[in-house]
Amino acid sequence: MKPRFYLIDAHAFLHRAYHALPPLSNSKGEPVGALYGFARMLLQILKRDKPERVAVCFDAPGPTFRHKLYPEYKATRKKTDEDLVFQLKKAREMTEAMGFVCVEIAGYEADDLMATLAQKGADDGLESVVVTGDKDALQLVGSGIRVFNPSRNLWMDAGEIEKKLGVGPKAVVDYLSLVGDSSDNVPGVPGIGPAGAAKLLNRFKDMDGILAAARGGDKAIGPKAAKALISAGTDIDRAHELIELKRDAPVKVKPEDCRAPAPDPARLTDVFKALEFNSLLKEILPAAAEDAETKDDPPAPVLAEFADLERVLARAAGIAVGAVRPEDPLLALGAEGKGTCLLDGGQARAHRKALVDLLGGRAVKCGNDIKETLSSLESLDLDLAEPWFDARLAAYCLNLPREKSVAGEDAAAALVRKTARALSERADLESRMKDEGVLNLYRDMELPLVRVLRGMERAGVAVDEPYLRRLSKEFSSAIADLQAELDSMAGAPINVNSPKQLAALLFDKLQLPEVHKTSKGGRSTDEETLKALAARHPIAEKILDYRELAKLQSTYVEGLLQRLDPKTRRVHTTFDQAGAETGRLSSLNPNLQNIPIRSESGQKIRRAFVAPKGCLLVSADYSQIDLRVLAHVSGDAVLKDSFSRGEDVHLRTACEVFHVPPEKVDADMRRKAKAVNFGIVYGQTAFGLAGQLGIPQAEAAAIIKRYFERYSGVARWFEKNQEEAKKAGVVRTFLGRLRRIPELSAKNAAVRQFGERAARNTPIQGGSADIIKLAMLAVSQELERSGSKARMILQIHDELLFEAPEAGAAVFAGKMRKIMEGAAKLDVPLVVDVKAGPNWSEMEALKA
DNA sequence: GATTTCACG
DNA sequence: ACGTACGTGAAATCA
Repeated sequence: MKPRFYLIDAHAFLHRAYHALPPLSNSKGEPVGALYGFARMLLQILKRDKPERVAVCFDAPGPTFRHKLYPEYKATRKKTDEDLVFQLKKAREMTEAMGFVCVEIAGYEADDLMATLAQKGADDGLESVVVTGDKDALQLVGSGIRVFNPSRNLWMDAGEIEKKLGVGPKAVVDYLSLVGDSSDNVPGVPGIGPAGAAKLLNRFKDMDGILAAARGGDKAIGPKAAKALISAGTDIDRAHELIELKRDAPVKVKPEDCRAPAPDPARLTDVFKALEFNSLLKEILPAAAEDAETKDDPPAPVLAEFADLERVLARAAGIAVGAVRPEDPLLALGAEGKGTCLLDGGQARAHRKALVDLLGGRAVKCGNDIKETLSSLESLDLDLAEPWFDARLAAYCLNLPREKSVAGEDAAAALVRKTARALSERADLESRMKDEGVLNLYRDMELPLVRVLRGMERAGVAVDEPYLRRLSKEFSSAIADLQAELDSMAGAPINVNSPKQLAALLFDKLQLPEVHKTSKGGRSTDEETLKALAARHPIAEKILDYRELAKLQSTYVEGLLQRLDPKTRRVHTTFDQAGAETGRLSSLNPNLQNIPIRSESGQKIRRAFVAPKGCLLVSADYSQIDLRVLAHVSGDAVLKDSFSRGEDVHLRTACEVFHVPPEKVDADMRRKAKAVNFGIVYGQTAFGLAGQLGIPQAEAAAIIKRYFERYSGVARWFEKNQEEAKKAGVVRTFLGRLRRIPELSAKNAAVRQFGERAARNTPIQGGSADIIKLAMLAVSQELERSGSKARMILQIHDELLFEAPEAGAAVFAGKMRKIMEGAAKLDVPLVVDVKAGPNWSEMEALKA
């Protein structure tokens, strides 16, 4: 194997890190997030790929030969943020301190330096690897030079380039010259896009061939394109020169000098300590970081004996408390500066009296996941009295990324570390919440909800076990029958659960057409594909039948039986209150927020969720909550009018977009209008709506256009929201919940557009999540106040499920409806529908 | 551990 | 020209 020579574009990655990460700063207030991300990326490449040689290339400040050639070069770039400029200036010093060979030459861009070194490396018999996400670099791919795109984890070989651009590496410069590069402000030939450029290059090989053909009036080039090509003349030459990377920059460094980095310990320590990258320093130089201390990186927790800590804890205003593993509990207790002690179940029982006092006392109990702590303490028959501070929940309200668990760390060590940290982080997190305006959200909504959610988890849901076991047999035998039919249709045993085997069967053996690719480029066999193939081969339908039952059987029937609590004979989910980006809850182990409902077999699963003897299940769900939130935040007159009149919103939308009176709206029009109403909330495009409805894109575009004409308040809100979101990098719900969307300033258009859709959707989805959380708090208070025997047992985003004594169920449902409808004051009414029944499938509506 | 598929709002 | 509807969690397969 040839030694590998990695070439890294420093500024490109600093830019990427800057936009991808939240704006981290150290205790001096200096922005350091991009430097941190870049340093991490360098270390990751070293660790994962272990290249034999590495050079890091920098853009020199000031104009390059490209600016001389074309004064408009990169003229459309926005001015770089001050915070990033600060970090770009420090990057070289940091990179050198890490021991990397750095290259920078006035008048040249890093791209040219990489091209030059890559060529030299290849000439010297090395395998050059250009690490970049830039399209320009693809021109370098050839013998001895490869391009690796780390953000997509993709090796850009000739095949990948062909797939992406439609031409091979040799034609990349010509291709880009034709298409242009809007980010560098290099114009292409007007009227020629990616597809056109690829077609021309494949037909005529290179630019000379294309131009000759254009001048010669070749029939393969349309008259318009020919004219554009001829009149572009010198512009094409200039674009070519701008795009072609120099392989002869005056680089003095030789590839053989670029040994893999060897940091100078003293220098690295100085630089990293100044930046306050203590955890990184520790990774590179474990010895050097010994005495380093920062707020983000506290020293390893000190373990103490409970007996030695007891008196300190009893007097402290704030103590650290954490507990995990309810089935075999571990408890951590700590005080600021005095260390943390760890007790197992036996020790906790031995100190029970002291613990009851401590945990029931007035000190602020600081932890990292109070709900989990409550759950584990319950198994010791202990409670944790308010007031609390929950660092995980605080970070969630601030929408800060939290570190993932440390690999290889055991449960006790993790518990001690996280619990101790929660206490030390409290002041900082509280002051940040105040600064960011989310303290009320945290204190008045999320924190009180912790106990409510824990109550629901503990209550669980009753499941009809004998029924589920019968269902399991029924599904098993149906699946076996389907498997036999599939084997015979396929002519050989086939594992339908294997997408690989299935693709081989459908597309190779049966020669059916591929419908679309999977996200990673494979041949998809998903439901959409199979539905499309159903017209051509009967096996597609059978596979769909098999898939439906197999999914229900493995995920639900078997999944639920497996998680039935042997003591309570109920299933107890765990709600994740600090996971979903929009402010929703999620449900896990098992997930009870995705129990089937849509298909007939799905209803059979739902039927297994039952009310215990003497009770009924009561379900209360918000009607059209997302669209009501949209009406509220946008202030759109038509949408508000529609809800105020209590209309059928999909029908109203059909009237508006198809411009007909209600009596003329047929089922198909309403179906389309309904899809539009859903799509609007998600930022759907004409392409997406067309795909959803199976109509031409032009028709979808016309419908969307009409929608925004009729609901002009919605259109205006989308625009205003988007503009403000871009400026701030953040969106909020009307109750102040915050989501950072760094993608909004991404350079990559696809990433940026994803950010734009998230920015549109989050205030709506998150606003609905806020409303139902308020409702849950109000409901819980009312249940306590009235001493009701009913219990709230599940939340499914817009629905609350209760278990209520059969006798008063209808009255109870009416009360819940009222509380939920009054949970928030919107500019439109909130409407709640209630139902009741013996199980979650057979529910009957209760009238108001 | 990543990928694919599919259940829900 | 980008790529093309938001937000979740779980199971099976395969590397």
